[in-house]
Amino acid sequence: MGVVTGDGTVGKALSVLDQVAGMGRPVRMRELLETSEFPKPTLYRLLQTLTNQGMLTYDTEAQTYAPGIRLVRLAHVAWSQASLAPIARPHVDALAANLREAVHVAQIDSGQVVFVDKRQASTKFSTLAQAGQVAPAYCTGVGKAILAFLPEEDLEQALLQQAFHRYTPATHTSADTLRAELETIRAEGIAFDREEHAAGIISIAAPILTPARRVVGSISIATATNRHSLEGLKAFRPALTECAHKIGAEAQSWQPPALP
Amino acid sequence: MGVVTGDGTVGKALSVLDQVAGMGRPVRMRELLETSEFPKPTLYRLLQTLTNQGMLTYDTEAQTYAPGIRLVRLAHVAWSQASLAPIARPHVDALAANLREAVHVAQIDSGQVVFVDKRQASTKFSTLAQAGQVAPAYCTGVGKAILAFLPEEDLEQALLQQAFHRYTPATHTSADTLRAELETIRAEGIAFDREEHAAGIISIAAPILTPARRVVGSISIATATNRHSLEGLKAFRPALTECAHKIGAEAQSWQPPALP
DNA sequence: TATTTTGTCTCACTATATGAAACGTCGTTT
DNA sequence: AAACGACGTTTCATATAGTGAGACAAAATA
Repeated sequence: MGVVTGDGTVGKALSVLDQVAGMGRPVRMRELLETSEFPKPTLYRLLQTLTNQGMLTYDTEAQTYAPGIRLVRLAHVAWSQASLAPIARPHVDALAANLREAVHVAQIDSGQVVFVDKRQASTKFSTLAQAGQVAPAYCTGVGKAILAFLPEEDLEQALLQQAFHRYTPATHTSADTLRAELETIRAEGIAFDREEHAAGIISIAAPILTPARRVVGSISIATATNRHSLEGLKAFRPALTECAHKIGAEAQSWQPPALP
Repeated sequence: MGVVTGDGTVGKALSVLDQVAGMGRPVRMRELLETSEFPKPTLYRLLQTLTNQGMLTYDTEAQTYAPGIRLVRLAHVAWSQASLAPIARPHVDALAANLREAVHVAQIDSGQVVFVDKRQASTKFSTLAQAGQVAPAYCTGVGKAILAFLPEEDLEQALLQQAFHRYTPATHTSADTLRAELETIRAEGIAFDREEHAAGIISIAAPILTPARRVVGSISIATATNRHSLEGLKAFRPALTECAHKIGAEAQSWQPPALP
């Protein structure tokens, strides 16, 4: 698949790393070969390199590759620096305190929503098992809230390489219907997930905008349909947008990859 | 610095990534240049590549680089697969339940201890802010417990590139004194941190060994000197070793980088 | 034992990274 | 205002590292 930016060797290695991580379980080289864009010896060497570097671990017995601990180490720094989580934390605390619903903070990474903070009603702490989880952008409240406020060309870029999978009857299955909804979201400043990703789960989400109106993430309140209706969720809107606004005011301004 | 394995471009890029992450804060190129083994244009291009790949984020305003969210995404998978954490979790739960002290589970990555699970007495959950944290191996209980059971050549490799920093009066400051203590640890099967990393903090640590007696990590109980003496800690030894043993029995067998 | 599947190695070839030096830009000093 | 210096960025001839068809080895399967 032709990446537009077309970076060199490092890009190839990282795409393999992504592929391994994407499998969600230890994999053998053979399995990767089927999906991979690389011929056998190249893939073999890339895997070897990544293993030598500690980005992957290799189980000699099962002959499988899996993401390595070095990533965990790096991620700790990433999470505490590059993510919104530390900035958002106090505000999310305040929001969640008055609430019995789940609160999610997300950022976007190549078409996928990455949750950087997740509060369940029952838990006061975000756990690593939860932070870092991903979901598709096009069928979640947090995802759509971000997409709607992305600059034109970034959005097109994201939509272009988006495969639409139908999770529920309500899931968007084409860029066109999604684009139409994003229009509405942009106008209203608020996004809803109407059981589009999982049946019975709805959410209300607000974008996190910097003072310069760059979208850096989003925050949502999610609940189950047997607890609240969509109309009921709307009651949370003022608190949610206020919280998003406060976070945005503090957020640094990030720049996506600068293309020449 | 001449890495023995001497991997190619990817290795260089990752060493830069490490360097940025190691700074613990957003950094400008200039700062990296001082420490870096690379000349200016090379460093510049590596940073650019990593940024394009989303492994780093670039703040245009401050002109600083910091680890990117993509790492958080990858790390979630790494943590839930490659680390001991999921295996250790139930056993750590059981151990921590009868205890009012902190329990740590760690693995080793290039001379540094990476905590993959950390329970404070007050908290029942390990948070991402904690998992992924690192500490030097040579002056922590968990670190020494791992080092002591490392195969000869791996240990030598680790010691070779270890810089000894004196954190407290009790810190080892040479490979020789450390080696001597590791001998004792290997014989006794248990390690102690005698305020070597932080004044007032002591710990007892046991290695986590697979049935094939490969060390895959370690587990410790840490406390403050005003709560327990070192002698007092020794009372926890049976529970600790039993827990380590149970985890080891379930642990997969990992293979460190295979050098030809 | 023959056969297939999967992983590893070789080597001529090619794409990619390299870094000295030059350049632009911005902020500071004379 | 002109000169200076500190950084970031670009150039380009050269050196290095990655590539992949195919051969080979090892292990699983027939």
